[in-house]
Amino acid sequence: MAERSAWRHLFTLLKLAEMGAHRRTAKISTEYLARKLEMSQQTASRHLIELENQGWIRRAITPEGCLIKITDTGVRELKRLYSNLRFLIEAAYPPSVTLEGVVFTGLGEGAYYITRGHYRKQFMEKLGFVPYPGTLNLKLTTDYDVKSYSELEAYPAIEIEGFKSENRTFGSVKCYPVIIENKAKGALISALRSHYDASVIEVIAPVFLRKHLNLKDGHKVKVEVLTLP
Amino acid sequence: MAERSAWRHLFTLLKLAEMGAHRRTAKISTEYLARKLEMSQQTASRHLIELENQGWIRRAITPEGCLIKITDTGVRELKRLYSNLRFLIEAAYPPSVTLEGVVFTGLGEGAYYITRGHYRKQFMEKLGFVPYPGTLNLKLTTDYDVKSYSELEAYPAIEIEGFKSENRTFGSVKCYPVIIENKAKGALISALRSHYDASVIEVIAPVFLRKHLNLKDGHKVKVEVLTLP
DNA sequence: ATTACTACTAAACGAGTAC
DNA sequence: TGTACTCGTTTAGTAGTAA
Repeated sequence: MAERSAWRHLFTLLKLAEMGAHRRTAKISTEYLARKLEMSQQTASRHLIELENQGWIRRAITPEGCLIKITDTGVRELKRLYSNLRFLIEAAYPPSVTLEGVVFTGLGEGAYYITRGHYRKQFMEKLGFVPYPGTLNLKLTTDYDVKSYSELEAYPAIEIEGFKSENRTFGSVKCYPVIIENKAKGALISALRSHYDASVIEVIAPVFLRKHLNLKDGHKVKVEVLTLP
Repeated sequence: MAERSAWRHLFTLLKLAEMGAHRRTAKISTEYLARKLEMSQQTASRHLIELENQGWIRRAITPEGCLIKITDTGVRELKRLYSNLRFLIEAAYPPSVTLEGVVFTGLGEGAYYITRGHYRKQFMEKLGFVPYPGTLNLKLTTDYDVKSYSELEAYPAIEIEGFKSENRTFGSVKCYPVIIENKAKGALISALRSHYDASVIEVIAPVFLRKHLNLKDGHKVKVEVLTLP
């Protein structure tokens, strides 16, 4: 989609396809096309010229109209639009949800939990990294973010199984892969403890995020949560 | 799709949907939208206003950006586009093929064939009408039309079964529903005899087409052949 | 009948800027 | 930071018409 007018042309292309020009050479006069697109004959003519220059159609002009065939490139454009739409309409979940929160210092409990052996092993297996021994705490700033976060609950997550030690029980944990500040990969861990505050999220990563991204308390951080296919 | 700019807005709507605004309220600033659409912040702002007036989105403006939700009407627009595209891309056959030919007077054999009882009965059952006892002969005018006609062979058709009388065998016939001159319904009958000329088609209808459409030898006639789903 | 050029009009866009 | 106004510029669209 190089030029701005490309979008307009895509619709003209769509109409041509509706006339069958994507599978066989179709005889379509500029006047006929113009009526179908509710535009003038001159504009239709110009669009065809531009579509041809763009390489989306091939054309032969006869005294009875144009013989038009959409090229493979043109068909590819239509298919791209189609798969975009299919993804949107058929998909049960959005591809990602972006949350924004403010960095704060917690009680350091997160570090204790995520360094337990059974958790660590599963992080490696299921997330592909061993987390830095500490979590980045973020306080969600707006109701919008809190609401987005709560909607995440309904989406499929990576399950980290719980286990029992001599003294106590460690519950199961839900993880979502995330991208922090468009730079670092990591994961959001949910329900580590029983939701003591629905407006707080904890993020783990293979690196020390505070240092890696130069974060200090009070900084705003964007976290893009990737939902699973 | 009332106004001309509706196409452009549909594209903007698609981008909003890609940001998840079709399933939940999404926080999207005009500046962010502008970057994604490769347009200016001002234009993005204007588009959102127009989209709202069009009833395709609902919007709440906050100091941190707009909270945008695509309305049911907006989603319907996207779905309409989607099903148009799906039909084009997934469908094995085009919805219709238009043929153009010149009226001529044949030998009157067609009338004999289509009035045979076994044929007549099946026409009624499978086409929904008893044909006027005569066929309209059309000589296809261009190579393009002949080629289009030959491609029809590959498409699914209504099969009229053959039969045997005391004297001879009547072969099976393929029919395609057609619309003649955008006015009258009928059917194209193919292979009634063994293709003595691939540039001639025969059309039947419940009415006497020559009279009904005031056709005379030499007149050009457009026939829209409907392919089956 | 066609297509498509030129000259003009209407609409969309974006810079600057107010809020 | 945000949104969105005005206004000059650019682009898309049309009428008339030649080929």
